[in-house]
Amino acid sequence: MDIYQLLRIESVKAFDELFHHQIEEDQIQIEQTSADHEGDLTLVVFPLLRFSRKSPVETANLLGKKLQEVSEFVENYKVIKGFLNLQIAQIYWLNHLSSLLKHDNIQVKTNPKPLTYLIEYSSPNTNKPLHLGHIRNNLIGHSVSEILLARGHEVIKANLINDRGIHICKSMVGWLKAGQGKTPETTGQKGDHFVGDYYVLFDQLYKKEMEQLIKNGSSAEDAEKKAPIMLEAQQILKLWEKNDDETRRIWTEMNSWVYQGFEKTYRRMGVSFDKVYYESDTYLLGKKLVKEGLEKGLFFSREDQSIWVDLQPDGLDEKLLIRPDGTSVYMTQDLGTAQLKHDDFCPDQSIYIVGNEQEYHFKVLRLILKKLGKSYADAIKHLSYGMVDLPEGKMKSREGTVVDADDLMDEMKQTALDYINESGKSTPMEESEKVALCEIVGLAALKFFILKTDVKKRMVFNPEESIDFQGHTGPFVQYTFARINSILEKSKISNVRELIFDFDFELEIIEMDLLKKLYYFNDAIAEAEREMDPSQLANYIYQLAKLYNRFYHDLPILKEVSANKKYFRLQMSFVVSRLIEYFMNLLGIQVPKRM
RNA sequence: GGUCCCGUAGCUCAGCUGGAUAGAGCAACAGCCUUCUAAGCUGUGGGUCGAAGGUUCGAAUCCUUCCGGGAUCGCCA
Repeated sequence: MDIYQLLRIESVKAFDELFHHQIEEDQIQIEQTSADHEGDLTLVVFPLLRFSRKSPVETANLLGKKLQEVSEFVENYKVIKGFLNLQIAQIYWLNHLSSLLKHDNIQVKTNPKPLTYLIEYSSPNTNKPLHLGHIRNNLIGHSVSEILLARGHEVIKANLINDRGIHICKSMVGWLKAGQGKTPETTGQKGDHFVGDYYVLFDQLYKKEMEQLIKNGSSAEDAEKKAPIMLEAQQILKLWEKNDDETRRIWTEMNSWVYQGFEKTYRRMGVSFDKVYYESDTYLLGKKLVKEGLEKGLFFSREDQSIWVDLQPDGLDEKLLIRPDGTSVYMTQDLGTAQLKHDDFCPDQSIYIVGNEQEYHFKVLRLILKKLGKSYADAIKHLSYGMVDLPEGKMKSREGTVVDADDLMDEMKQTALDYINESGKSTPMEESEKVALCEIVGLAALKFFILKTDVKKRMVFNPEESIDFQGHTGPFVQYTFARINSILEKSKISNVRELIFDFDFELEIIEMDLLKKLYYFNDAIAEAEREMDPSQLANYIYQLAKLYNRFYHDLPILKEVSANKKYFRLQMSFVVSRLIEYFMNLLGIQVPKRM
């Protein structure tokens, strides 16, 4: 039982004895005492006044006195206005530290009701390389999966690859026109970048054709539809859906190039999947579902053979499900994928990690599945994260303002290398170790920067100002870990956990602060789970590292003359390093033993 | 126009299931390395929490209106 629960139970009992009124446990409001006041935990008495029928100060004083008498751990109390500040006995926090030391690994309090989660994230298109937006998506997806696993749930990490559709046809047209049989092998280019270049080329040619058409008197709208290169792309899409051999062959080959590129990026980023879905496999099932819906009269068709669903009764609009030429759209294939996910894993919660610009899409997806009578519609949850914007606004591939994922990771590593070279680090290091370290540190800076912000919020990335390596950053937390590791190594004690010593001293304030912070690590994980928000972890572990650094600065550890104090400090250091490693791993960040 | 999201220090963000004098980092300035790793520590300045009402013992937090920014309402995904 945690201290909150314990105090609530004792408070209810004490209140009844004092004021002869039985209150509910959840009416007892307990929070951590703010830093400016004495005490560890604060009981807010305002909500209890109508039952005590006494003034705030009087109520708080009576309750405090009673708690001090009856509670094993309430050592003292102080009343300020309507706030009853309780001082908890040191032994309580120390016991918690001991319990952390008992196990080899960090023991997380698991959720009493474990569920099966299917987490879809990443979901790239196969026509261009990954960019900064995908990085946020991947990091959130990976971390949320780790958090849910830590809390005892079953998790299936799924990737849905948008490998078909008009976008990939555009790259194909670009390559057919200008590729001259080149491949990533012959050019030495990473496969996803190679294909992406032809997508860009397509867009350039398309624009030229439109300009020409407009010059010849077409309206802009007409030009958009009738540019020959666009018609070509549409023709390829149709051929593709008809299983045309040659089209399929080129498509397969170009996609395989992209996958090889993605694989490298994923591996470097440290993300992985248990299951990969391809839209080329799911869109037919989607079409089937649409036809069923049409037969049941849930959907309707137009003269041009297109199929629609009318969502006006639900306050939305009509939505296209099948194009006039019989090809499927985004929604069609998502219907199929949703069905397949359910058939494969029957998850309690099917989470989609997708940007908030697609909120409408998921609203519609759920509605349509409900109309089709699918029970799993309610299990679908869109984890809608905020876009990563540049200072000027949205990233736009056409304006070349997209921040490429591979480039960005390279830059972060280089910045770390520059930093280490300029700072004249005292730690002597082989060149190869230095490079490996900077990879880890650079990625940590990037990942922490992205994950420390609330997932729901839009965030701004300024490419001009490189991401910091000092202060509220990943490297700061890593550095704390490396420092502790260094101390533990120098202590020459093989197992710090097993040290036995007497508690014959008073704790310093900073030691007390650290100890209390350690106590709350489970709250951070539980909150991260509840909100599906890794930033809770990033902020907790930063605060812990910050406290530790002050402790490290202010107090001697190895040089402490009292063996008892020294052992205590070593053990606390050890636990802090364990927590840092654990939390950082939940965030998908590695920690170096020295830096 | 309809729906939804966001406005907290110069910048990037915490705090938001209502609680005490609103916190960090960066940037600026001033200190601390013969002492366990200075990617660290300490200090200074910097705020009408977008605005106005309302609910409440108490509002950055909840409600309403307004202002400002963004997303979406595609036969793109």
